[in-house]
Amino acid sequence: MEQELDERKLKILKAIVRNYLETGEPVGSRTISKYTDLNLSSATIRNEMSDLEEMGYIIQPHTSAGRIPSDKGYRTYVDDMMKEKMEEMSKQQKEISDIKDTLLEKVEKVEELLQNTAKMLASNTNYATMVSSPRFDKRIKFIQLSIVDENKLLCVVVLDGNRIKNKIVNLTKELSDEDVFKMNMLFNSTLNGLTVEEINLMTIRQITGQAGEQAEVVGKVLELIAEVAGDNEDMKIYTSGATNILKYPELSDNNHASDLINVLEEKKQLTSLLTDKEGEENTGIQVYIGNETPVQTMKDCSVVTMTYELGEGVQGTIGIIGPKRMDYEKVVENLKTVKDKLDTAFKQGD
Amino acid sequence: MEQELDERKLKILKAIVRNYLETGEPVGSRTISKYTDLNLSSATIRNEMSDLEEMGYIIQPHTSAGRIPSDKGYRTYVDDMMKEKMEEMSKQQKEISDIKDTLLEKVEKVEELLQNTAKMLASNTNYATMVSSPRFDKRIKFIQLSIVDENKLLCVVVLDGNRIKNKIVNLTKELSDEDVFKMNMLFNSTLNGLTVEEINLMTIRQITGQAGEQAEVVGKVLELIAEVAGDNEDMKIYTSGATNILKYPELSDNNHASDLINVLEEKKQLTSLLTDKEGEENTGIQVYIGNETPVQTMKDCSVVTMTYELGEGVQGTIGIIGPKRMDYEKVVENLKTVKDKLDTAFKQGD
DNA sequence: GTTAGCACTCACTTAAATAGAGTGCTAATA
DNA sequence: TATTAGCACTCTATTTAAGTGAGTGCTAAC
Repeated sequence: MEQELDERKLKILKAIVRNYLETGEPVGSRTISKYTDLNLSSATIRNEMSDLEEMGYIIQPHTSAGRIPSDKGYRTYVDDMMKEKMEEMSKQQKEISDIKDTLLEKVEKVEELLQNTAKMLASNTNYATMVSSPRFDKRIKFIQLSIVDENKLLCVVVLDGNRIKNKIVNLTKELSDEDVFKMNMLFNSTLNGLTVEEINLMTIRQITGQAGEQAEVVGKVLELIAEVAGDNEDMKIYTSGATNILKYPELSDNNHASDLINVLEEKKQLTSLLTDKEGEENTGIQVYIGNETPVQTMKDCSVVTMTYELGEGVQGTIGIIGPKRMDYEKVVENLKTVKDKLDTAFKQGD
Repeated sequence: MEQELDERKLKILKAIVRNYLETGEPVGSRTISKYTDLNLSSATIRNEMSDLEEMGYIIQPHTSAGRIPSDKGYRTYVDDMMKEKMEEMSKQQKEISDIKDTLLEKVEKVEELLQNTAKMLASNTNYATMVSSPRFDKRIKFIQLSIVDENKLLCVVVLDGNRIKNKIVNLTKELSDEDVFKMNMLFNSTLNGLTVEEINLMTIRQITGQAGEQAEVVGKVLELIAEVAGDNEDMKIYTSGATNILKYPELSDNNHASDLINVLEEKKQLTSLLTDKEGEENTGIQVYIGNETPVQTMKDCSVVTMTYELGEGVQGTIGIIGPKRMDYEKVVENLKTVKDKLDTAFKQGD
């Protein structure tokens, strides 16, 4: 028996997967015999299925049941499908999916946009979805200090992309208006245009040196900036449709479902899924099947993620979590459309 | 038959409720006969139960099953319990519950604090929990305008409690540094100390008049302020333990559970629960039983909320969502402890 | 007013019977 | 040699029936 899948075996495998995706039930030889255009009897199919099982592509849950795809089986199916999708794409054959157009209604706030995206995607696919806010790089555009109360200093840092961070700092001694003015000049001339990472010891010494008596302020301000740098919570994660998980019996056995929903509610663990994997393929699509996912709780799920981009390399991620028998084709299609919408939405909002 | 509950009936009712809280099963006459210290035979209890049912305090799910409390039954139980609690409280009998002390570990960020609170409360009670961030009133403390780019104006509003709102505004024409300085003076002298609601037409006319050519800027800034005012999203809601709902069979029948978890995931609808009800009782505790809740999805749940306070009337709300047969006593106890912790945490953090 | 006793109801459990889908193997066929 | 028909066998799921037990309502006695 050859190790490689011949064409007929592949065809049968695909038929099995596709059928299982639909029904969620183990699929038997007779079904396949009718399902495909191969015109083979169930007996022949049985022989082939026996081979496929031995090769690890399909699994028999128990004697005298049909077969279901193994992770390996899903994987080949997905890979094969992706190949087709790529070809399709290159033909620019952009089929417009009937995604509802709620997305583009005027949403000023990014948060709301992303939340809506997650929601829409969930209701469209019937899986759980997650969307991460875009990760910007942290280049300082502008710094503004000003006095609020006698010894409270408002300190605002504007980053590229007009994201604003601020904090109120308590001082031990009062600053004159003139002092503040000078400090503003100092910080802006030294730090503007730098990314947070680029501020090194040299820069710090330079500033502290020029600040003279106001070294205290420098310290506090730099602290704020450090805070900005460490602010990974910058990346917010929005989820929706967590309960869709309950719709799939294979995931909804009591504890399993709660665990999954908890992970979605807590969001922290999702970071590993949404974090840059620099998707090997240029589509930016990443498919984790079963154990492939970095989140242990999801070992019986599949996760499909796709990154969306905002011009200058700034990017975020959209993801879908469902049973292994998720409708990969539909999911990828949906993700693509959403990606497009997000891309344009952000371009317009800019 | 008198309409009022005599002492014996009340005692029996309480026994029924308490037993049902524990077991979740309809409770029969024999159980009560042994459970109470009344020394009555099951037959007598049966008679009393029959009365209680007719009076609407308990319900028989089907012939030949025990009784379960009706909403009315729960209500009297809770009211009675609260009365006792109040007396207890007045005796300063502060029993320290064994709530884990995770709460007070150093959390700088309020968000994280609240998130942790929700989580801890959920794991302690086994119900779903929600915590709203405190609602401050919106008194303007300080306004700061400054130029970022040629025609982009950074506009920062500092509110009481040092909360900071900001936005970047696009201008059609350039402003000189001097212009900005003047505008700053103008806004601060006019608006500082006012609450957002107090800015009326008079104030606006006054500013616009003095601004002269810079009327455009005034408009934009006032817009930001209006945004601050309308910013109800200021109130963030944190939930945890949504899946605890699945632990109670009476809530976990398929659609029911999903609907509930969805409401918790979406958070919007929770506002009505967490919004100021000016808790009639001075404890700030509010108990919604079954249909009493404003959220229709929760008609088979009970919701207990409690407001916590930060000195100057600024307050937020903690809430617990569970089955009607929730352990009200434990819940109230937990809420009280958490409230205390939050109160002190905020006081320290100030 | 309270209680003992008894017939009756109804959900739930258990066990057995049945149906049905699917396999593996063998022998026949093209 | 590859394919197919046929059949015995396996295992799950569904149905059916019987049995169990908790609990009630009512009546008559205390």
